[in-house]
Amino acid sequence: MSSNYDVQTVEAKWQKRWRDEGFYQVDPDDPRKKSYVLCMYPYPSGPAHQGHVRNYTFGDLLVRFRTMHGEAVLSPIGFDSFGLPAENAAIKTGEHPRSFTEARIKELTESLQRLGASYDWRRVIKSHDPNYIKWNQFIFIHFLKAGLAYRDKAPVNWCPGCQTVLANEQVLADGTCERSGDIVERKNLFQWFFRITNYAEDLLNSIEDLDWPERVKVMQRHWIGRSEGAEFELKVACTSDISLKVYTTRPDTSFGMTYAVIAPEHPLVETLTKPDFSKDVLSLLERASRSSDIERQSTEGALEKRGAFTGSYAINPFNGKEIPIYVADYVLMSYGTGAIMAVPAEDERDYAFAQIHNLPIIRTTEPPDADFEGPYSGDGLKINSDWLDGMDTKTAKAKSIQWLESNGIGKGKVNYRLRDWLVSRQRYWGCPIPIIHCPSCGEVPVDIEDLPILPPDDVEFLPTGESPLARHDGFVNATCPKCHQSAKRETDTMDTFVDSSWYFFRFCDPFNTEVPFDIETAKLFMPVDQYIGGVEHAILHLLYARFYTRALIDIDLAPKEIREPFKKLFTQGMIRLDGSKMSKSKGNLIAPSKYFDSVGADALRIFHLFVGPPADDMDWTSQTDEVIEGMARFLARVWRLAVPDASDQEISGRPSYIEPVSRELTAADTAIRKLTHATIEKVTSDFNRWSFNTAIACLMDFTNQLTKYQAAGAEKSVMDEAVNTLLLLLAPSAPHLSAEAWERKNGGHVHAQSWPLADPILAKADTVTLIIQVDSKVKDKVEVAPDIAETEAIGIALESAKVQEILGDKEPLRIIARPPRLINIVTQN
RNA sequence: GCCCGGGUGGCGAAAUCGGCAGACGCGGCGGAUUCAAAAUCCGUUGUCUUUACAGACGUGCGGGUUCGACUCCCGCCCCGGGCACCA
Repeated sequence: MSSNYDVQTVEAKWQKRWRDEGFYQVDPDDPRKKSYVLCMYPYPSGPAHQGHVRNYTFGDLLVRFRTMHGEAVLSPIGFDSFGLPAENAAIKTGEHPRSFTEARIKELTESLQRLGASYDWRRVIKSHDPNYIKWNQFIFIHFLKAGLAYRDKAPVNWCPGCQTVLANEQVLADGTCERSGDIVERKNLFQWFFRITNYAEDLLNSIEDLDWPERVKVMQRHWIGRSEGAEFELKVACTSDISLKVYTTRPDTSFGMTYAVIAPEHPLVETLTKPDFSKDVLSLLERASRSSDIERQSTEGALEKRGAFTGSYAINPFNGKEIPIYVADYVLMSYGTGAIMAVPAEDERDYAFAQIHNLPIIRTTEPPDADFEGPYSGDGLKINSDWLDGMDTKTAKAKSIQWLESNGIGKGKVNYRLRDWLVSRQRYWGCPIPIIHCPSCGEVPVDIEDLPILPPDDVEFLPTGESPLARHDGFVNATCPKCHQSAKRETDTMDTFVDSSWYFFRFCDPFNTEVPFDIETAKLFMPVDQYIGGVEHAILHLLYARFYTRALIDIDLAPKEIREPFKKLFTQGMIRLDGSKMSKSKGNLIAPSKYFDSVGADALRIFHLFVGPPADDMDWTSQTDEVIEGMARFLARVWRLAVPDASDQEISGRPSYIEPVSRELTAADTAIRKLTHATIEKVTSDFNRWSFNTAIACLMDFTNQLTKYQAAGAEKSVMDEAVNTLLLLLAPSAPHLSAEAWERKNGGHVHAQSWPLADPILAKADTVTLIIQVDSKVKDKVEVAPDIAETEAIGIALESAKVQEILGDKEPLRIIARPPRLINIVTQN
């Protein structure tokens, strides 16, 4: 860059000043209008990578932009500092997860500061901080008391070699343990859950009002997966009191039911299996329990449709016919009732199963054409369905539900794909679940006064996969808070998504020692006006945060006005390295620190803003360094305009610097004034619609025009206005250079200035290019007044020499007039 | 398989309401400066035909609507992402 712009010194100077002066600190009593801009807090994996830089550049731009609009912008940062990598590192190297994590936080903090990101650094939250753990556990206990947390049996991945539960990512694709190589089993163990399904309907319905990217909304809707249907009883033949509850979305097809299927984990499997068939059933059960989720749900498995006949029959209540009951792993215990009526003619999966097991197929819906083959799941008129015959699907559905209800067999039922949230993790480096298991009192929450329950430091990290907490006698042995007998402490820790489900509330009131956060203070800042993060959190984090907000309201810990935590969401694109997904080692090659050291933070920020739309993925290629160099060149041009310095201008080849003069405004001067105001308008609206790349392009163009203007001899006041405007408009994007240039030029702090306001009269163009077409092909262009009358525009077009030449004495067939933009003279059809 | 995105110069991209396709930047080419180079600055740069003037073609492919389509409609192809036995 320019000889008298020392990037390193200038950037360090302003970073220190912003921090020391608390420039971006906001307090509850701040008189300015409050707003809240938040980037998803990062997992501290070391120094920032380019993904972080991209994310935090967008966030910082908005914080500074809105601050210049006179708002008190709450802009906090924190660290999602619990999680598996620190624990794995501990197993490998022996370093304690705490010191490991704190070292990574230090590195990441330094990167963020070198980026020039502006935060209220007093408010930093770390998930592993005892203060945060305390309120995490406090909320857990309140959830438990409100019935929102419970303990239940759930199938988990169990490694018989390691004698422990494995996380899904520790199970390899072939269903073996990544550590011991043993075949992972599915075991039912007690786990802690949050009752997110209580809120399924509300979480679903509220999606429509969110100002979020459509695709994220679609993903959440799909994840919640509401379906309407019926639940009813199938009596088991030759028994008096046993019946099977099934769920279907297609009760209208009930007359086509030719068999029933129960999940391998269904409680009635044993009862229904007749001795002659137990061999087949048992081998199926064993296979199902051995196979991992991945295998069981793979596409190849779907073709096989593994299943076994139980020897029992059920009675179809609609026609009284007996149908065989099978056990098959294509039916999941965790959805609906874990049992289905199978209608092979109208369901693909049932059809495939029926084909393999030679079961009858009866159509109950007329397919669109007579020779239709295979299962037809669309709508149509009912056939082979007795009293439903002739009805359309919708009517038949309603009628069959009515029939079930009036005969006391079943009822209409809404089901969700969404399951309760399993929060237990058999891990050390997480927030301990504050529960004591007492032999006489059962599960007892720790007394609030005893919080936080912290994981002990003196533990051993062994590569067994078992949580060190479970092996630590001092931690495990406790006394029951109720009866004071000796008891065992819960050794599961919480899913780290719990930590991130309410941190945005804590940011509002991070020093509170009485409650997780004060409701009134939270009300001042919440909801988050703009939330920014990666799409990878489109479902889980964002859904859990929405659930937590509702749950906290219901237990009177959050303001009831804030139903949705994130008003607006922006999901940025991913960064790819030469087309492939970014890996850690590859990512290091393009480490931000390398660019901070060479071109500086401003150039790297401008690059991320300029390279393309923020929502799009971007490829980091071999050309990228050259583009970044180009950004540094642009900033150098701005610097030379704003801080003209004789010694710097003497570089040969460059046009010599001409001191601006005061004079009556010429046409060229007025044109620059107009350009200045048009630029304010364009950049402001581009920032507001997240079109940062075009805003930067516009500023580059403005800079180029000003450079030419100055070289041609500028007018002083016009040049002054233009350059000051340029620095103000650039201040959110390249904060260091703008601040330094502003200080040298005008004194004071550019980020404390008001955002420039465009004079609408100046910003408006006084001529518009009228496009003159003949048969939709451009033949001529004329500058005209923006308010030109239609007849006048047509007149100009017809008089055009070009048009005359083409038309000759032909009469135009018709003339399309769209003044002041376009006249199209049509001569042929 | 289903549901979303996306496909525009050599490259990243722009075109906000159906009206100049390619703003801005990278790279390339030419020039200035220099003993020379680097750096910097200026000019130029969609493709083809043409000495030129100019003309033709051009937004994944095929159709359609329209005076006019990157933009709207129908049918394909390719790439990326999400979900994936949810009854």
